[in-house]
Amino acid sequence: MAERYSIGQMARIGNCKVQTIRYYEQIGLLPEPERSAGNQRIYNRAHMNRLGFIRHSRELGFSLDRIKEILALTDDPSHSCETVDQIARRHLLEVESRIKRLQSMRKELKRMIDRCSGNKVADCRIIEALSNHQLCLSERHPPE
Amino acid sequence: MAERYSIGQMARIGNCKVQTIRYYEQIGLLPEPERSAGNQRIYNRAHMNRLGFIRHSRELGFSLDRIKEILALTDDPSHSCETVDQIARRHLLEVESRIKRLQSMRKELKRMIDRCSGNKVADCRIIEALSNHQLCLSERHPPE
DNA sequence: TTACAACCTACAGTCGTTGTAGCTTCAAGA
DNA sequence: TCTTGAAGCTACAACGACTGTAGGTTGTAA
Ligand SMILES: [Zn+2]
Ligand SMILES: [Zn+2]
Ligand SMILES: [Zn+2]
Ligand SMILES: [Zn+2]
Repeated sequence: MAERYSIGQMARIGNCKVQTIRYYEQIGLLPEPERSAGNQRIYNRAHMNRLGFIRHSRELGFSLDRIKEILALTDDPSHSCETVDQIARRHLLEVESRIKRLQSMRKELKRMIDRCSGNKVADCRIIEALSNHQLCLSERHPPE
Repeated sequence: MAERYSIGQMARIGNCKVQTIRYYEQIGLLPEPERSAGNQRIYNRAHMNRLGFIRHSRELGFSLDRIKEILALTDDPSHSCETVDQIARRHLLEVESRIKRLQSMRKELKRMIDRCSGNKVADCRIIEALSNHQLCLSERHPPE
């Protein structure tokens, strides 16, 4: 006898909201499950596993599109995993670039905050620093 | 004679799109400028400076709401800068927490990628790791 | 005058959810 | 069996910070 899960149980185990699961179905990331006589979704273990994969990948920062790609690639287990690995490596590079950007932001923010003496707005070093990038250490702040 | 800037010049200097400036006006972040006889926006130095402040603050990661708050506080130069400093310190904490999250993601991603031997999908360590959080080093991946 | 870049408004789309309104269905206790 | 309340259903709007598009108007320089 197959395991059956309600959408609420799926949400609890997948650590997400019920709406999120319905959204995944809507965009074709989760297949449409069977329905009860009263039109309620009934999931099985395969759905459960797929949701687990999606949620864990999201926690590691992959976009839903990338996840969709990876899931499509896993359809043929005998296929080379080269593309999957490429996606993961590209994602790692993106994560590292975001870290660099945030570290540079942190440096500037710390400097601003340290210089402020907590006096009047007119003398605030934070406001001054926000007004004028010349006062920054970094040459410029790269976009995203 | 006052300096006059077209919206295109503002965008070039502010390093953003023309639409972004119209959007800032729409949400009340930039005041409505004067218009030419043909209804085109005409900015002055004050607008220019305000846009510079906004864009630099955005580059340092502040949300538009926080920027709006800070700009409101600078209206009275004799007022204490305590609130501004608090906003900046809170923002620094957020940046640091995002860095931690990304560093943990980087660690797991590196591990996954290193373990993959580049063979078939069935044996791919990346797919395996994405399927099963048990294989992660971190106990769990905290949300945003 | 003509050509073209730059401007105008209004609105839709992005990403990944989350919230709401107004229903219906399910499960457990009385 | 009836009742209650939690959980489910659809459909749609909102979030943040833009970005893109359509279809028209204005400004400017050759
Ligand atoms: Zn200060
Ligand atoms: Zn700067
Ligand atoms: Zn692999
Ligand atoms: Zn994990």
